[in-house]
Amino acid sequence: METKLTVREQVVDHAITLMMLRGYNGFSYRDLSELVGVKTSSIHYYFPSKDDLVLEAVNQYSNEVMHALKAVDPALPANEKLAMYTRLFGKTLGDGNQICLCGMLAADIETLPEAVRQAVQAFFRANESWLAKVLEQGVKEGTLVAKGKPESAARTLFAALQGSVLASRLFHTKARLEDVQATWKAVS
Amino acid sequence: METKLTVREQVVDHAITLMMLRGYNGFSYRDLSELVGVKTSSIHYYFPSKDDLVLEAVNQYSNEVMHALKAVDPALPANEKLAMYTRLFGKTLGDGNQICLCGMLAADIETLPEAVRQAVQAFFRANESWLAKVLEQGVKEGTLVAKGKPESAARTLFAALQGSVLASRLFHTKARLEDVQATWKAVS
DNA sequence: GTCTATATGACGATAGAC
DNA sequence: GTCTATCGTCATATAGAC
Repeated sequence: METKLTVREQVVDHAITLMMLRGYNGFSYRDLSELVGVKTSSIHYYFPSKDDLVLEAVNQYSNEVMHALKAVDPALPANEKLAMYTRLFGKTLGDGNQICLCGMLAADIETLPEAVRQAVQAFFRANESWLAKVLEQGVKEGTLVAKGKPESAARTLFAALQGSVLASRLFHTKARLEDVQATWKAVS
Repeated sequence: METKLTVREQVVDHAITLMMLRGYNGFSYRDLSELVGVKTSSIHYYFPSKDDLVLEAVNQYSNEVMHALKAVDPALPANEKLAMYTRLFGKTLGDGNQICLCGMLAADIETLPEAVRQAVQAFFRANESWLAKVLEQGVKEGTLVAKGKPESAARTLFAALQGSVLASRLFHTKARLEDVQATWKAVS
């Protein structure tokens, strides 16, 4: 029961994919035009400027990730939650050489408008907050280890995951993501 | 006793600065032309293609960082070595909003030639190897904590530092770099 | 080595017909 | 909504005079 995607939806989807691969300054309306099968002027009808497009892209991406996080069973032990999160994080690495959209936009942030910075910051905070709760649970259970405040440890963990997808793609291996996961896992 | 820089040296220096700020696809020969005060055709005389320029930029940047690492006193305790490294890592954050050149190029890697990937990989490996030795020393001394193999922990630490400069710039604060440092520091 | 001049194409964006 | 046509600008890059 696949629903046909509108042109607008296709544009946003491909924009997300392309930016996760090449960054904001590495794709063009022409790229989207060829992928979707409409002229660039039609894309400008939906998104007058590239800034409008990237803002909608990051909002949709954020919603998708938040939805995936809410779908994680709260009854799971924390180490399994972290394993799921790590898999989610590296999901697009193997097939498309893509990294997290908001990690990529954080690299391009100095060439982007303030509204995008706000949206990317919100994504970071939401993920760090989710990870902080997982770490807190894990410490109580004894399935994870985290020094200091969970919020501080979660920021470090999130940064390590962002850095690791970058390195994973650079070296063509997913092993580096698992290194990170192991660092916060309690020794059994 | 300041030596006058040649045009070639100025071009490479400014290319490094600009890429650390906006990435490979976010600066142009025109930008360099205005900064150095020569025409773009003169820059093409030294670097026929942009790929030639970025390759020399990453090599020079790597040499500078390697030189700074060799200048670290081997007699220092490991936690102080890590503190120095963290400072070195975030040095360009405050004034210029710049992140590590090789972290930035890792984000842009899918738009860059293979030779650049090799050079960036070499930079990653060299830094991870240096950090692995520091962690090893720190564990022996009891000044740092690291689970598992030092090489694996060093990869995680390096990724966390790369991710943290990204986040530090995004949020306009250096606190996130210190979060990372604290994570590997032994509780006193 | 540095310049003027130019080739060639990509880019984001808009006007207006249908 | 989608198109054709186009504008103005910027990009990388080269040829050839000085």
